[in-house]
Amino acid sequence: MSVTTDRLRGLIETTEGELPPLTVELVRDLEIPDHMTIAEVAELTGLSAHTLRYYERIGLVEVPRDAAGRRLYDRDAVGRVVFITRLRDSDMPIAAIARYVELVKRGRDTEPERLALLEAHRDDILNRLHDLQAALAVVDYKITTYGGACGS
Amino acid sequence: MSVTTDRLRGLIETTEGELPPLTVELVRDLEIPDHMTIAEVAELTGLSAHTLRYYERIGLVEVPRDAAGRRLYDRDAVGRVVFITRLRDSDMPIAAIARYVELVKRGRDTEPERLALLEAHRDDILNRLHDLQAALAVVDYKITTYGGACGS
DNA sequence: GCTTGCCTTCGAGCGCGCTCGAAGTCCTAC
DNA sequence: GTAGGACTTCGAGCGCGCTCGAAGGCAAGC
Repeated sequence: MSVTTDRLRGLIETTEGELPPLTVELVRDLEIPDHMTIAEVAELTGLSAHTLRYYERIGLVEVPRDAAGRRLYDRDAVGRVVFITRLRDSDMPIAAIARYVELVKRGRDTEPERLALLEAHRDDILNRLHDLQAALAVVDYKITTYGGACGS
Repeated sequence: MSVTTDRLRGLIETTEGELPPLTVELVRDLEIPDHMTIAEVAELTGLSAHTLRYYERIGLVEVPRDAAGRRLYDRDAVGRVVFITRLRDSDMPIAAIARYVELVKRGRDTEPERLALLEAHRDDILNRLHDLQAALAVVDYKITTYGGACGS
């Protein structure tokens, strides 16, 4: 469970049981103020303020400003950041996320391509899960048979 | 399944069913010549010759040479490389692998620390699996409910 | 009015894990 | 004997994803 989820879990009234998939829809229902400063979003997501500015700089998210020019994340922006964090948690490259965001900007007729992007990423995650399980088996084997200095 | 496993699977006589944990012990039983050139090890593992030299350079593996100074990987060295590849497949940092290798070099009384290292890494893998499953749920949700441009 | 402190922009730097290129050596085939 | 190709060492460079520092702005509290 990622830092993001841990922090968000704390915001949910009922903490028992399994978390539903953490989606932007869910974020909207949380006890999140209408507007958050960059420090608050950093605290919420576990990202640094530096990273949040970086994400904006490279075009992953647009953030409204107050009169003084300071970032004031609305719910929409927070939702985007959380979603991006989720994709990053699963090692989706920033370039792919940027592409996805670009498609969203372009409008509804890019939905098939967005879907394809997500499906390709899902396949990546499944492969990664498979690899990790294989690696886990090796490490577990190594642990349980410890004493053999075999090949290491 | 990693490239390494795919290639090694090809070396195993019976390919049906699940692979046992890919260990150095298993490698020893494969149809692997006594000595392999760097090109052959690269082919076997899917690593580049550059990467194999790099691994040696940073001390992850020691490789015997022939009379002309060329690397001739014996089974032991191949086993080490495969094991390292496994750990890398699970995102174990090179620094941690180097530490492990260092402990092995120091002798048997470092076994408790080695074990601790492996167990810490196993925990990392489990956390990673958990995160990936959470991310997968989000992406799946996004895919199945596609149409909502929600927060992205 | 002045300090404190968080905010801003901008550009540079860093850590990781390779990846590559240059320049030279050695074996094989012709 | 010479051409080709795979090998050697060494050091530099790269792509990614941040991470940091400098220099300055603005608001609140004393």
